[in-house]
Amino acid sequence: MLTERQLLILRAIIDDYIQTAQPVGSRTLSKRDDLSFSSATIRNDMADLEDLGLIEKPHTSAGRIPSEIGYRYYVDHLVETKIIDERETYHLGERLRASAQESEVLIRQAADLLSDLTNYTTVALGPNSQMNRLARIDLMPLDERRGVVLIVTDQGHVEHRTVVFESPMAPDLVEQTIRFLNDRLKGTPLGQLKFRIGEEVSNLRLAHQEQFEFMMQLIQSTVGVQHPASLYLGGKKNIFNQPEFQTLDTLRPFLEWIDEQERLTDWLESLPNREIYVSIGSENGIVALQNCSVITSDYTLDGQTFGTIAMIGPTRMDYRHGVQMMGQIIEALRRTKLEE
Amino acid sequence: MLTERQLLILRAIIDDYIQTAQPVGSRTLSKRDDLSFSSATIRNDMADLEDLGLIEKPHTSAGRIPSEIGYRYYVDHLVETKIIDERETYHLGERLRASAQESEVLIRQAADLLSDLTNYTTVALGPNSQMNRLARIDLMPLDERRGVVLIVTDQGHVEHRTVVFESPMAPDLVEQTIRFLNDRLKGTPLGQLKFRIGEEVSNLRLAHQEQFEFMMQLIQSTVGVQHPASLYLGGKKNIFNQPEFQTLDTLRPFLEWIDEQERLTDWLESLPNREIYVSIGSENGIVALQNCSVITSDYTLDGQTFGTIAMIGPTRMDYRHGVQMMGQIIEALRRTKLEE
DNA sequence: ATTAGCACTCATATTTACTGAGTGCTAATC
DNA sequence: GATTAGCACTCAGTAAATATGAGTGCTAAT
Repeated sequence: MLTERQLLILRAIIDDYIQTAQPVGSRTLSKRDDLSFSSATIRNDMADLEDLGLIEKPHTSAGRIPSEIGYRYYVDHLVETKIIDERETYHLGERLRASAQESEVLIRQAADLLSDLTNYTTVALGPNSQMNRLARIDLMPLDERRGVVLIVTDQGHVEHRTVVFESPMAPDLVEQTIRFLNDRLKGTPLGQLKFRIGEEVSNLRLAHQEQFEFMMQLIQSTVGVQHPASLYLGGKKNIFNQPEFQTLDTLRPFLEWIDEQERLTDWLESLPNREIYVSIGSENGIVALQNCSVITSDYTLDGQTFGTIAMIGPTRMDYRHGVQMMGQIIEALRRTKLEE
Repeated sequence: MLTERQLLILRAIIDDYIQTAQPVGSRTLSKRDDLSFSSATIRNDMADLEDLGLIEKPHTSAGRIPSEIGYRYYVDHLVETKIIDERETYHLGERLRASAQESEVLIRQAADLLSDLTNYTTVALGPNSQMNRLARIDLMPLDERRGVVLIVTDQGHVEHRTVVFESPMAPDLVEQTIRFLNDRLKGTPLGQLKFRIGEEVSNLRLAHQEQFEFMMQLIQSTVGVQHPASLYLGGKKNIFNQPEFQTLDTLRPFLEWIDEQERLTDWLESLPNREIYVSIGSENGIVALQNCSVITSDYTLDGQTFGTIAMIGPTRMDYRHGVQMMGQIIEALRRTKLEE
């Protein structure tokens, strides 16, 4: 169990290190106003903290830096979560609202905003359209053999794909098909669309059966394409200002990792479903993020569950401020109404 | 005027430097099979080439490196452009065709392919939709006050935007409006759409005039949004393997520049309209590309003018190979038919 | 015109010594 | 018993001192 003073010292070391990125020595600490002990006393406590694995030294004659365990302790015990500053939240809400009623634009803005506030990199995952329900499907002919399949969901999300038919489309057949699809499939979650179309088709015989089936098959293959959820990156540049990323060895893996959209999406989707979750250094299990910490949170927009937002900084990140800003942003998003 | 031998030496220096990224000395050159002169002779010629500004030395006791003027000379006189290897082009065409009939996917693939072939970074600008002509416009209601404006062009390109009305939409008014818009505007280039709608509206009075005008205004503001042409980046990672980008000072400006989508688009659009164009170092007038050269080309797809593709490498890039691959790719694209 | 020879230059690597911020331990002090 | 002063020790980082060697330009011989 930590004594009051040890706690004070641990906190001071981490706060100091977060600011300076330099190992913190006992003499530096003893000069602080809130630590009126001699450097020797502090050294003794530091030795204890090191025995507990909370801090460590890069080499014999250096000061101490927090270990991952130390950060963990700091985050769990010394950072107060979820203090919503009403005025601030309102202010952020205003900045978001100013932008758009289009949810995708809004998410992008939120990601940018969060990275501006913290100077870390942010990643936001938009809603997974697989959960959206079909509002309408349509096939717009471009010329006699090409057309665009349009799928609009209840959330205003649009997917489209160009299709090419073997032979010229018969206008009445197209109309018939589309009406049929709309009648039967309205309200179907996009994820089930492909399956449902197959189901419906087998239930039915029509006049131009052969052409009809071909068309259905085409549409079916089209809607089956898994469109990845939209992904937004904010403040990628910020990484360049972090002292721990001033060498290629550290910078390169990070940049390569963050540019890999697909992997990034998978990662965000695999995160535990919580309000605000902090994952420190090796905890997040990604080699490229060994020296990073991540603050993630699911967010809701206009009341509905929506997606995930993550903030990525060095392990030496300002957890207090980061957690607070993340809280404000998701609160601001929750309160944002999509319609004016 | 350069002597035969000087030409040989210049070529050798550049070829060598392109490979090794190290200054080339006279002794190294004299050991080459194609240069059977003593190092002293070569030194004399090198001095002449330096007087002409074609090569330079980083410092007194180093070998020579090509100057920008040297590269320019090399590109203009020593690189044979446009040698299409039929088999190779066919092969590339196959690799592209395998991917899709969707033009946007195809362009992305072409960018990736080109960067794979050369190990440089590529940027491809898709067609500017402003030139596309309206095939159909539609408004799909989501609920009584929200709807999605859909714009489909003759090229199968789709734009959409969610709009929110002040009051519930009257179905017949919507239908009337949309029919009106389609009748009058089919075939209008997207870029002129906003203006044309305003024009049409002022020509017309309708029953529910007030609501109608409001709706039109909304649609007008929607179609007026300048959607940037689609931009694809290939092989961004490749830069990490270039020896001249192993320090943050050189790497950072490049990465920051290449991540700025909007600026990148403007730049590509501003490039001179040619088949294959090489721009060396400071020639391209962009600070972040001081140490880079760019091979650009407009490309056509399925016969139609389409967009621009660019390949970015260090000034010390393999111009011969780069130009050749660029030629192959745009040729392969030209021959690609969009429909199966 | 070409080449051998040589003095000279200068980036780079290696060695060496020095500095100073930090530690751990011990003995004195509160 | 807890705190602190004192001191020997460690070690990264810097700076100066010293090779090393790849390259040059010039001159005189071929």
